[in-house]
Amino acid sequence: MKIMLKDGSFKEYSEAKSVYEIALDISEGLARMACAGEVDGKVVDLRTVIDKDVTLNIITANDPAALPVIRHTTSHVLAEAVKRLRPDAKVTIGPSIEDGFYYDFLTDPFSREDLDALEAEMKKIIKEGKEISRFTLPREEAIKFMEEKGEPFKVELIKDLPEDAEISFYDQGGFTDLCAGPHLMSTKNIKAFKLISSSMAYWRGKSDREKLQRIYGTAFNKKEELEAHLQKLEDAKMRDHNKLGREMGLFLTADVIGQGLPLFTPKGTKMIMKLQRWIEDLEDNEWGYVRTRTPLMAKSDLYKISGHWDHYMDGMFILNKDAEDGKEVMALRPMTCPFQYYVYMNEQKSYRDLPYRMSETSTLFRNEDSGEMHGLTRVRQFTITEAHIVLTPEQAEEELTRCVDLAHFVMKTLGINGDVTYRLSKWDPNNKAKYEGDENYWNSTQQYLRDVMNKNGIVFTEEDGEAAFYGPKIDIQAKNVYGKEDTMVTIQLDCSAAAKFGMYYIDEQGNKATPWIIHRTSMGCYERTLAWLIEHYAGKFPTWLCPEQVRILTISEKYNEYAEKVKAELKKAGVDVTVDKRSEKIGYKIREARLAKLPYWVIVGEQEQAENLVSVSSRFAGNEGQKPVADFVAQIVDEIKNKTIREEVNE
RNA sequence: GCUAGAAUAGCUCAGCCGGUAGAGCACUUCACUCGUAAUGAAGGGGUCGUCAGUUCGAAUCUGAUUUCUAGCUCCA
Repeated sequence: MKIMLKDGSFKEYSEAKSVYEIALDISEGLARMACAGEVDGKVVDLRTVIDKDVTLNIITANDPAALPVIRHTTSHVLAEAVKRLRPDAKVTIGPSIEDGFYYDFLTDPFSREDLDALEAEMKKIIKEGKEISRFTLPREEAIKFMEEKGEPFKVELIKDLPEDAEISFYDQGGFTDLCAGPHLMSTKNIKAFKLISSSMAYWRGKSDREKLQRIYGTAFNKKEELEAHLQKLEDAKMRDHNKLGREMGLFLTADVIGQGLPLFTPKGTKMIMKLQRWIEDLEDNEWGYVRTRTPLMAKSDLYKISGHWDHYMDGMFILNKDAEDGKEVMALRPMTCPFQYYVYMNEQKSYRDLPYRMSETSTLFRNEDSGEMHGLTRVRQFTITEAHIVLTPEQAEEELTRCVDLAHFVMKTLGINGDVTYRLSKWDPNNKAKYEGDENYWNSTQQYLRDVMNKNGIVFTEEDGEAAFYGPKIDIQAKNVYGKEDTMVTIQLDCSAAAKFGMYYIDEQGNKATPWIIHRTSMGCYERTLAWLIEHYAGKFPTWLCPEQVRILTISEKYNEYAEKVKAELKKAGVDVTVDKRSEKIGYKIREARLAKLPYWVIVGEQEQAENLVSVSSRFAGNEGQKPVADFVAQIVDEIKNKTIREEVNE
């Protein structure tokens, strides 16, 4: 057989050889560094035997592709350490994940001290340099093997494997685990690892199954890479909107007000209002939307028609639920859809009126479980710019494209379009009760959205069980500083609601026809968007979004009057400006202006006052020198108007 | 909702084998009126998240509760 190597050279062997043996044949050093093989583009275990012509790449420890192998092997070392220190613990699964690995055990909770002890034990196991070997067993023997070891979760895993699956085990000198691999050849090849945290996790992710203890860890090729990664985690914490947003005085929470109910300060409110005014004007003036203003609550009857009463009762705040005096049962709205439908139905529509685009800056209420709330990203009351577009089926493709375009434009303007991924959120065919409509409805609407994204060249993933109960969604997702994903913008196709509510339009033949509806956001949730902006910019917002765009620093109190004059000029031009009149040293005032992450600060003193100048400094360019006041006003107004995103200067 | 951890001054934190609280920064006042990262001095500020219990006595021990954090579950 003939093996083509990465550099284009060939190796020929008469008999079958494992990847490791081939690596050894090339050079001993390579074999020492080898972590896995890549056979015809597929990552495989070093023990994989090759018996035909292939292209082979030996993945060494320096290759990022080796990380999952290293991490997975580290998780096995962790499992052995846990079994040594807690023989009664039951093992489950321990995959490598982005940035690390985890392993779930059925045992008592781990404290930080337990994790430290486990780390020490793992170091011992690594030092022991145990050879890792692989073997397979027939199904029945594999089950018996794990039953004898007293590992019920492994038995369950084997039983759930397809009948024809190869059942492989990896043994590291006494500790044996059911595993598909791939793995390193020896535990001693683990050079740098760290146990990060522990927490509870449900077996197979189901809240009615066993409660397991999960340990998260990470591993790298080199100590330096591990250190760098841990440093990155620390740095990410500095950007955390929940900390930074509070420190910057943008929002707060109060125990007595409740969970998931943030209060915005004047600064935070200013930022949200800038976003809101911008998006409302944009939609109304350039994208053909009309604006509605509808109630924040409604009788339960409305939600019974919409389906929320059946599908979403637990998520709603219900008023007068157990009222005995005959008061109507009401609910705070969890969405705006049916309210806008009634606005649509107020006047009979012709096909000429469609697409009919109704938008509303809409406050919604959702009764999240107590453990779900987080900063500004998961809250119980939030505001979105929500629209419902009523249209004919023929118009849907173009209109969906427009919705994607608008969302894209919004994110580009905010400077965060590079942070997002697109997702087609589908129903769960195994849990049909959660959704309305039959298989045919879901397959056709999902295909419709798929086609629209493909035609527009959008790269997207598909996810089952993420759809709304009435239809599939295009979700635009973003990750927070901890890597957790949230939906920023959603565009949903709904071909069933109109009929439920009796919505229609008069078509070209003069007959009543049932429209389709697009549910979509452009700004998504303001709270979440603000959180995202805080983390993306680490608080250094583009000038147009800053609640304080310019601060005037006076050299001494003698120049307060002139400072007020400059302030008035800026205010008149619509700039958010303040004056620091305190009798502090100028260096101290500058330091504070920097700490506040201000885009601009200007210094006024004797010379400036005499010649009508300001000394301009900015986050972006450092000291910009003296400028006539009028020039500075023009500069900043231009920047705000064009929503310019300037590069930061490195200090 | 689940598991674990946490809550002390505006912020960051110390105190904790039980004897009713401390630091730095911030704030106020006075002096200084200053040119691109911290002027000096003095002062004010906390029923130690809340409610119970144990105790002669609780920030410290116990229980409950609220809020926060991580992860799980959930996210129409």
